[in-house]
Amino acid sequence: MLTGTNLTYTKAYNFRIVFETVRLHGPISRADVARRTSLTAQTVSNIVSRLLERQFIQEGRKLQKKRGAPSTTLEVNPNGAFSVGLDFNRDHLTAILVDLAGSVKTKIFYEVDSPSPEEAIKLMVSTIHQLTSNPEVQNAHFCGVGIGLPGPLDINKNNEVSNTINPKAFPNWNHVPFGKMIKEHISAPIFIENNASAATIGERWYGAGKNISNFIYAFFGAGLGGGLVLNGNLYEGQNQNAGEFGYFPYMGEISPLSDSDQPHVGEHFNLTKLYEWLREFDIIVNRPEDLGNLYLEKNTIFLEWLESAKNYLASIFIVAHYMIDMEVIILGGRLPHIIIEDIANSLPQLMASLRSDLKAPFPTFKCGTAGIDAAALGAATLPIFDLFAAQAEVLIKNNSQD
Amino acid sequence: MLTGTNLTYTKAYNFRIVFETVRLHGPISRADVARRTSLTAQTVSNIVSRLLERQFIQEGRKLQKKRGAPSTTLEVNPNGAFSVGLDFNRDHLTAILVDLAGSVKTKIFYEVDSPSPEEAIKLMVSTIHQLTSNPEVQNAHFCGVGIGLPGPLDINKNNEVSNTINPKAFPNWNHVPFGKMIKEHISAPIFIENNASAATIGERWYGAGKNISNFIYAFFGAGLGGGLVLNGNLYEGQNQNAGEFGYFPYMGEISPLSDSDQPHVGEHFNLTKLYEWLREFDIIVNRPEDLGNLYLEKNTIFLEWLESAKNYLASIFIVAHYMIDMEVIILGGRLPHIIIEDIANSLPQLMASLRSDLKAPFPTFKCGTAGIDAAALGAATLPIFDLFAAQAEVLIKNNSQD
DNA sequence: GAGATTAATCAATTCATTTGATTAAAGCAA
DNA sequence: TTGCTTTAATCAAATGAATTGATTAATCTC
Repeated sequence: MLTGTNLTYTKAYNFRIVFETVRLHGPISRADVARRTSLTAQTVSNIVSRLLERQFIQEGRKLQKKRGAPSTTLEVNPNGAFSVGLDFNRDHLTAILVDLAGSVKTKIFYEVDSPSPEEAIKLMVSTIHQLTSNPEVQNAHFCGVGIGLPGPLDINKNNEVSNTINPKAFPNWNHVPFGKMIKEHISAPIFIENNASAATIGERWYGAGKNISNFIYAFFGAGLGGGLVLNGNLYEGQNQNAGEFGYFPYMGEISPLSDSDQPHVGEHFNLTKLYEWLREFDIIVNRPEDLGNLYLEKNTIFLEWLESAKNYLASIFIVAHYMIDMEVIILGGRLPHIIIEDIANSLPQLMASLRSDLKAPFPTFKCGTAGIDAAALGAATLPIFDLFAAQAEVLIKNNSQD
Repeated sequence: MLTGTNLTYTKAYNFRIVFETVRLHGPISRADVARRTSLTAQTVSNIVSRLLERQFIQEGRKLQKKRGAPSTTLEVNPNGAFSVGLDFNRDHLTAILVDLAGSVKTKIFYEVDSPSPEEAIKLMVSTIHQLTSNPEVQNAHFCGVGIGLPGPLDINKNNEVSNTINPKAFPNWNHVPFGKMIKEHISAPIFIENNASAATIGERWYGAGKNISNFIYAFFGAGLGGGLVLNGNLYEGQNQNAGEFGYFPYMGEISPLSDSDQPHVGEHFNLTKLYEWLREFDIIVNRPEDLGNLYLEKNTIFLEWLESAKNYLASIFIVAHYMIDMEVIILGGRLPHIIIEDIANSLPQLMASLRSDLKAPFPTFKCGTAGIDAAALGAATLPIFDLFAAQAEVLIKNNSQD
């Protein structure tokens, strides 16, 4: 824990700082990078040549300001590195290949039905090979594979996966050495995360949270999950349980969708339960897209659900505000964009009506940019984040390895 | 924000790491410090001589292990540095002098009655001079003065203080350039903080949170405040509003003490309101100590309040658990120790009864070690923390100054 | 066209940590 | 008692990152 640092760590950190400055502010000149980072021009020049050599960045056209020599601009080289992200759930596997700029190059979608760990891994491995067989990928740096798993599956520090909540949806998922099983087939680095946490990192790195160091992300997946970014880093808590808004108790009326002994707001956002509830009113829906149609048709039953959902979210975010005091709330996940947009637009007023005598201004709302593939894109970001993010930990010696 | 680092920062950071290792694990030998920090023996040796020279640590007696040369132990030199902490409120000013080991050397207590900023500053300045006139202090390093202010007063980034909540208790406290006014009289570094945040840092550095990197601190002051320690550092949020559990809405019945338009749980912990409420039952109390007596007498009215208080806290901490997933909850502040102890003992069961199907284990409870002077001791810790804490920020260039 | 301004790199210096060697103190074993 | 081993701590030199200072080049201004 209390470990020192040295020159080598300094070098690694500055390398990341320069890359991230180019990424966020490019096209940008070496001189401007130096000004932004408070590093000297010489240091930046050296790091930039290393970045160019490894093809993570590239030179753009010359740029002229007012006087003096024109500067050569620098920008991320999208083809300099690639990464694969998998979003796995009981009903689907989404797999994508992204480049260093965060663009989705290839996407593969499979419908599945509560597969066993062995079946899931078989499908994942073949999909990964399929995505990376491209010669363009073979010639560039491959960062690794990120895998996002749904909330009911719990991931421990050894990448063992257990089914803690929903035995019906995930039979035979108990104490599965998932990380080890994948690594037997894939040599690249593997990162396994809760899908909400993965999506959070995705938004932090490529999405709506690109420039924001304190935000919370609400993820509409199978239920309601979330993630916290504090001081620029994902904060997962002692047991990877931070940001699990779905387990909050009701702060008002209990949802008609609730059926558990210990009611919690996440139930209201459980898509399976929502489909069942709508069926009671003879509304047949099976996919998130269908909800978008109900919304456009102004279906009163669905709008009733939406209204309650907003109220629950307002309570959650008021509590989160007094707990975390974040700058921004980002909404994303598998709900159709129009619905997320409606929620984002309605919540500021709703929250203000509940709390007007504020000590501090409420956070602003943003919609996630990754859309329905937020989890897959987030998963793909995990290896990239590990390699390039300028986290303070990079600066500090790692006791466990030394 | 995105700034680089260099050798100088490395040096400063390792200096702090070595000091903190000695502080937390002393008496400890140079060789053990080297092992713990993953620094080389030579580096530790150099830093230790600098620490000895500045008298922040001292050598203890020789210690022999199994074989080899005996090692000289190192420990913090309590008289190596001093700090002053002030806990100011509408009804009192507590001022203490602490040494580098966190021991209270002198304590001064004044009763006051909603003083104006000018009156408050006059009293503070004379008290600071009184505490530091000691020759022992004059010859040692003086870290500075920390000032803890109560929740209703808001402190902005320029150390300007405003009364945002309670105009009756703090008349004329609006847009007061408090930091500037103090600095006109005191040349040492001044740190101004919310009293709950100050107490949190105190527990983190000297108290129950000494070895804990993720905890929340609930502070029973005039109302209910709190602070978050995440990854070893105080997390204050975008507008210094993080950890304000008192503003949470009720997650159940509203407190009989509530009288505001927008009910929030903090009302139940407002001591002034509690005294008034007890008066309705012909129970006359004026000071926190009196509540301790009611508790010992098993006064049913008071116990009723306490029972509700525990229920509110249970809800708050369940939410906090799913939000932050902290290791420990520390309880402290102006309530008598027996009452805080009772709360700490009751809450685990109470929380378990509300939520049994957990994804992750609930945090454990600890009582703060600072007792009734938690805020003052915490305030005194602020200058010490600034000088010695091994925060990652030390490693990174400060754009604003360069 | 001379001077000013800015970008970028080359060359040499700085400085905190590391590596390697040395000294000293104590226990262990014969 | 003596020599060997282990450990602590420091001295001396090397390493390697950023920094400082000098140089070259490109463009604008007047």
